[in-house]
Amino acid sequence: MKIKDLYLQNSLSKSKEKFEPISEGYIGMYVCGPTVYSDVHLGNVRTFTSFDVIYRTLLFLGYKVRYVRNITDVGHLLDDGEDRISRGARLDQLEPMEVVQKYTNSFHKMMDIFNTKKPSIEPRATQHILEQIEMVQQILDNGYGYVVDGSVYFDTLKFQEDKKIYGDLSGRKIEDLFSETRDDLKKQDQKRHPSDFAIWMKADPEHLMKWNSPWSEGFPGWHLECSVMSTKYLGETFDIHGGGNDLKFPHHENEIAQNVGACNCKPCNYWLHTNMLLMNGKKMSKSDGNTISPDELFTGDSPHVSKGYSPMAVKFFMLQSHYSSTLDLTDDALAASEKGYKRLMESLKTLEGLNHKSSGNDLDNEVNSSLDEFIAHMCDDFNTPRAIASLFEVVTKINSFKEGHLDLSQISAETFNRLKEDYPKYIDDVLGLKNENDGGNNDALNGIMELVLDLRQEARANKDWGTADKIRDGLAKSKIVVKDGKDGSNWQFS
RNA sequence: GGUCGCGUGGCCGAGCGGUUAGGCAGAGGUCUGCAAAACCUUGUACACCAGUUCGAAUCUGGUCGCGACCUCCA
Repeated sequence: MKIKDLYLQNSLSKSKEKFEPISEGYIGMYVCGPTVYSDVHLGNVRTFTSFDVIYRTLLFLGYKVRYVRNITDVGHLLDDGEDRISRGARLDQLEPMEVVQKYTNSFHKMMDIFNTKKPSIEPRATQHILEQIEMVQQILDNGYGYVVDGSVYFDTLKFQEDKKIYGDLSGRKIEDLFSETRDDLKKQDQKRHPSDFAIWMKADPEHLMKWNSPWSEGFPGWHLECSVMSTKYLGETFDIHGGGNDLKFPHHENEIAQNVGACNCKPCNYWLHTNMLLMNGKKMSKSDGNTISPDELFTGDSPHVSKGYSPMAVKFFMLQSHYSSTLDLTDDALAASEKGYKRLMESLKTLEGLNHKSSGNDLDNEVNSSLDEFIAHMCDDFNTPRAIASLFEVVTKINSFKEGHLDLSQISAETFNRLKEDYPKYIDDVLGLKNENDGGNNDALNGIMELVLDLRQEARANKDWGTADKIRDGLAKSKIVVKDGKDGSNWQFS
């Protein structure tokens, strides 16, 4: 299809801009992935789900997209200076790489559960140590780094003096960045300025993960991997860089400094930041315990929810807010979204059963404009809540056709075919929502249900209400809801 | 403390200068053996106070409240 105009809210310029790819028809997108030292939590899921919908939208629009999302498996330090992965390894008595593998696997599994597409490339920091060493050298060669006792620091003052861009993304002024914390374990005292940051760190003897470098046996700074891997796989300047907005500072700010410091060019044209998932009005965060794991949410095994919510219901809940807004997770909101999600999915099944009759076109405009608006809203900075609102206009139409409140002869064959073809695509391909309440893939169950509903229909025809209700109530106990319509009955899981 | 953002009807959540967001819940109705589902109708909403404007939830200033970042976090 023809690529439509796309507008993005660029965090760097803080304004909505028309998207212009570097190469016509192609997009390079880099998203900061997880640090795999424990199970993913819902906040991660929201971010990666948001970027999944962005990725899907770009693909739908016809772009060839190279989507790179890294796995951070080294260099991400805790307050006390211990590497997150090493800490995980020590606690679980595993090799660091076992920790990495274990949580990478569970991360992938969760991403599958949320029906997200896999990135084109998923590079790991430890697989790019050589490239990181090279970039440290480039930064040194360009005069933006200095070595202290085997560690290499980025010289933010010098960088700012030359380039005058440090702080542009995060809105920070370098002179305000005086860190009052002691932080001696992070070797603050070696820095010339508090805003300087390590790009290579000399490892303590007991450190588990370390590599040889021209400066010391050590490991790369956390921010470096993204600069290096985005450059390697997408080029020195690519189209879109994304991540959670808690990464804006210092991570993304430093990434920009490193890229510019190394190659004198900006890493990307558009920065996209997703907002935080809240619970009880506070940021959901692993480190302060205000959190619910995806599994707890699915099973309902948490004081924060009254019952379990399915992955797709949770995903739908997330998509009902804009990626750049905070989203407050509450039991009531989840319950409301769950119903809306089911109604949307049911419309898909209903549409399948619809057959076009003779042609009129009274309703063509309404149907087509709802479908058009879906895409228009997605192209307006991926406005999923508005796009979904357009979808619900279509839901009402579909249900009305089925119930006979509207007549299918009021739309042309052309519009009807578009509806049949595009509407499911918008839900499946673009939003990545799948129907998990559908017994449709289970032939045996479908056969049984057909028989059961048939028997009930006979009972009803004989006005044998006792039998009819017995069947209905019995099925209800198995979480199957029977719905009587004009043209017979159908069913769905409750 | 510094920087940024937010405050929308019962709940969630879009919109951001004039026109119905949407979902859920509630009320009334249609349909139905009953129920459910579905459809139709239905909501004094935009923290507060000033100001700009023919017109403000939407712009400006102030007040109050909340949150995020500044330190590991998507």
